[in-house]
Amino acid sequence: MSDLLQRLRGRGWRMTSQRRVVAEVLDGDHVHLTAEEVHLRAAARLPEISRATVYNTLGELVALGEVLEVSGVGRAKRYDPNARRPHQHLVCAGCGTVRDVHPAGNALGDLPEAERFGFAVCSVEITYRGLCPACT
Amino acid sequence: MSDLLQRLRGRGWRMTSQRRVVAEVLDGDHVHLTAEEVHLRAAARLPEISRATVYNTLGELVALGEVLEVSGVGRAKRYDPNARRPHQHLVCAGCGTVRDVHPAGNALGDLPEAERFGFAVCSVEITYRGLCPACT
DNA sequence: TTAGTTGCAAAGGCTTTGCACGCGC
DNA sequence: GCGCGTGCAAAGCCTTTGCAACTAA
Repeated sequence: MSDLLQRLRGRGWRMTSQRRVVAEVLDGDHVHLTAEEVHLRAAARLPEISRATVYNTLGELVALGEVLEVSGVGRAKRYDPNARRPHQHLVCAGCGTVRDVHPAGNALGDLPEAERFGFAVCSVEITYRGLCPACT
Repeated sequence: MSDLLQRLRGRGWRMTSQRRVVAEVLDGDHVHLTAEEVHLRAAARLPEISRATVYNTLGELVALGEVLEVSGVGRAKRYDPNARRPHQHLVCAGCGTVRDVHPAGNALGDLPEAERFGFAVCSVEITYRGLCPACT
């Protein structure tokens, strides 16, 4: 079964068929779907599910920290269920494909104190852009 | 005068009063305006300027590589004229303020070959998120 | 039972488009 | 004068919202 689903249950998340389907659709690696794509796939299993519910559910998953929002790839936001293992994104400028990459040593989060301007920094996002093998 | 304007002229960019005003509004450091903000400020100098022209002009500046698009801060894209000096962004999760930060040594762009999956990587974006002094 | 969730439809924000007019070169 | 740039208004896409009906716990 879905790891994501397990964790959500454990957190006392109120479970409905709609939420289950959304969580199932998002489960897996290298998944970076738009809200519309999630709705499409969810509707394949549960035809009555509405866009509004998909948006609500995605918003909650993001708020719970179980799913990451990815912007900067096309117009629509993408949703990345791989929130447990820190990773970065490799984005193809041609077709918009997104791949997760896992840095070896990530001394990356280290923005020197002198460059923080009093900010309390709590996360770092890194996006590599280029062309994938198919688009080269 | 504006450095940006100088460069655009040098590139044979067809100059109109609208384009000049947009370029002037964008000139400077730590500027990260939305299209709407650019339009507002441009209209202060040139009241007839239309949103469509602002969008067209911003799109061209981005295509020319003179201005960077910044997504991931609120809904609307932001436009960053500081495209000449490589830099990263420090974003406040509270108020949406964006600051440019200039890394000391940026071995950052080095995604190991083994993690490239055949992509021809050509740029890296780094965003630090946290709370600014006023929002802490 | 009851508070939280859903679906619908409409509104909203941001951006793009089509086309006639205008202006830089 | 030619061809690109502009303005307008409308459409488009993505997302949010209000509210009545519904359902998991």
